[in-house]
Amino acid sequence: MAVKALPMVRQRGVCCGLPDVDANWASGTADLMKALADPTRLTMIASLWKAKAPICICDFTAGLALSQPTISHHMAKLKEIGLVESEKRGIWIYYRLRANLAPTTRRVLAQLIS
Amino acid sequence: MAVKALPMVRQRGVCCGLPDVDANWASGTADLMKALADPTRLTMIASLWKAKAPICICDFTAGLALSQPTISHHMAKLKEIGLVESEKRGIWIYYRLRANLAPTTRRVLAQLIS
DNA sequence: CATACCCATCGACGATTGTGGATGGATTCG
DNA sequence: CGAATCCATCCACAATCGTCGATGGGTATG
Repeated sequence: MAVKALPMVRQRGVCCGLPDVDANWASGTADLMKALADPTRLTMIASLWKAKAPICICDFTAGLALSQPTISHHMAKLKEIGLVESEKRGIWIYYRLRANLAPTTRRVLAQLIS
Repeated sequence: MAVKALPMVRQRGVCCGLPDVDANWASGTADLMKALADPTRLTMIASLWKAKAPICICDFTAGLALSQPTISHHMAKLKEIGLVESEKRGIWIYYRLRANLAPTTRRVLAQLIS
């Protein structure tokens, strides 16, 4: 992790180039970060990760101090991004982490949660 | 990664408990995710990561299609979270990834960027 | 059928965010 | 000193976000 030295001399008004960073990567990764940029959604993801079992909305509504529409709204966002998937079972709708998450996404979650 | 089965029977009006998720962890991690939840800031972080060298604001202003106040504003946010640090060198202010990032943060960035 | 429960959606509200113009301090060059 | 460059800060504005009450569809129970 050696860091290069600062340039010794530099001309005013002349700027250097930046390393290539793919715009699509930035956009897509930002979308993933946005999905995780909320304590409630992070708690949901961590719960699903740790439980290793599907959890229904009513359990989140009971466990988190938020209204049912808010819980539903957050979960919809996680589903829209593709982090979770749902299965209806009678009256209840169970959510779980998506089975085939992108490997990068899975590793990021592993780093964040454990 | 075996997933537990769904509960066979379930009483209406009775909800189950959730795995323990630390509220401080959720809050802090959400702050980190918020800092990364923007394509411009992600591009900055990736540039600093790949360059392995300090980069000054003027280079970002020249490379990214945004105004100088906006660039400065994004960088201030990254600095406030503790992802980057700065060093003044004459007229220029160089930014680099913070030397002692939290190991978890460093691993998350490694997963995201490479 | 009537009731109770689970859940998604809609509409509205205040709060936060991304963006850029204007300004001013700091520093260097001529 | 005067001009030019680099940068942070302030202010304003549109857009997005988190939250909740109200509503309605779907499903099981009595």
